[in-house]
Amino acid sequence: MISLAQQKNPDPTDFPSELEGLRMTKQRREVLAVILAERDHPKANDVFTRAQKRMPTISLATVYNCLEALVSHNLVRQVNLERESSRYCPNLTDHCHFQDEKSGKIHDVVFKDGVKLEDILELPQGTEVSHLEISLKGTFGQ
Amino acid sequence: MISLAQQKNPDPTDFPSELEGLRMTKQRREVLAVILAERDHPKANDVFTRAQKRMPTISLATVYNCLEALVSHNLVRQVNLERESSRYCPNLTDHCHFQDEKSGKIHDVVFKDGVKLEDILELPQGTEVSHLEISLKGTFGQ
DNA sequence: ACTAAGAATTAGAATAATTCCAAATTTTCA
DNA sequence: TGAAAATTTGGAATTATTCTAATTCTTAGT
Ligand SMILES: [Mn+2]
Ligand SMILES: [Mn+2]
Ligand SMILES: [Zn+2]
Ligand SMILES: [Zn+2]
Repeated sequence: MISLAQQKNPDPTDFPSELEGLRMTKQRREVLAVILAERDHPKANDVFTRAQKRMPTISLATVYNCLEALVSHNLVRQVNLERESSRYCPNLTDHCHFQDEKSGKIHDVVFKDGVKLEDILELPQGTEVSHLEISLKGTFGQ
Repeated sequence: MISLAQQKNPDPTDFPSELEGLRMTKQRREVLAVILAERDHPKANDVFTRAQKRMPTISLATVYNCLEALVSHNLVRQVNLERESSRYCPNLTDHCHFQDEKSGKIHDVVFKDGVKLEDILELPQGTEVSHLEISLKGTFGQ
């Protein structure tokens, strides 16, 4: 039995060669592995730096390409807060983002059970929501 | 009695020389007037173009300076959607933004009566929210 | 296996929104 | 009235991201 701590950094070779209809190239596999390895919200350049550790030849352009592919295939979430550069999130469950003003760090925040968008917003009938983003800023508890 | 339609474009000289502790210079007055003149969500460059009509000597740098001053004094709201350039909103009431995917246009959306943030999000106790942004994308009703 | 076609990667250049800078102008108020 | 402070201005700088065109890799059909 392997503890959670030990399997923090999954072996990229574990991913199948195709995921959600996306061809899993070496680089995409590595970028995805980098993002899944930690529960944080790195910027493209952070992903680049981390990916270079195991794959020194990868380029920043490729990291951007891979991120865009992974995001559009819903394997990674892209997170935009204010005017800052994009961040990437491994958490695919329904959640939103809280930025702690002290540390700049981003925390995942979940919705209370059973809350639905239609319950809180005055949307004209016929409206179809394809994308929703909620972000908060302030001082995070504890 | 003046109809709403007639007073759509307020005379900038109507604003007092100081507002919310912000010195109302000619340029700030003009930028604010431009934003209040229409209920849309123009980008900085749109504001610049409109301001130039009545004030041909104003510079883009000044428009950015004025916008930043007006936003930080809560006379105008800054709206950021995804990776697009910032937009500016004259509506100071509590609302969020819906971008219609067809037209790219942004619609104000209000919350249903009595909805409070604590009701919908699982925030650790002690959390202080200083800023909240909700944005949606999709096809807008009708 | 061989090969052509398509897809992905790469380095470096280009883009564009925004910020910075330093000089000129305007405003404040002692 | 005359500093001192604040604002405006044009232009340069910044920087995250996208684009380009050449190269490499992968796939599928033979
Ligand atoms: Mn924190
Ligand atoms: Mn619409
Ligand atoms: Zn997240
Ligand atoms: Zn608005």
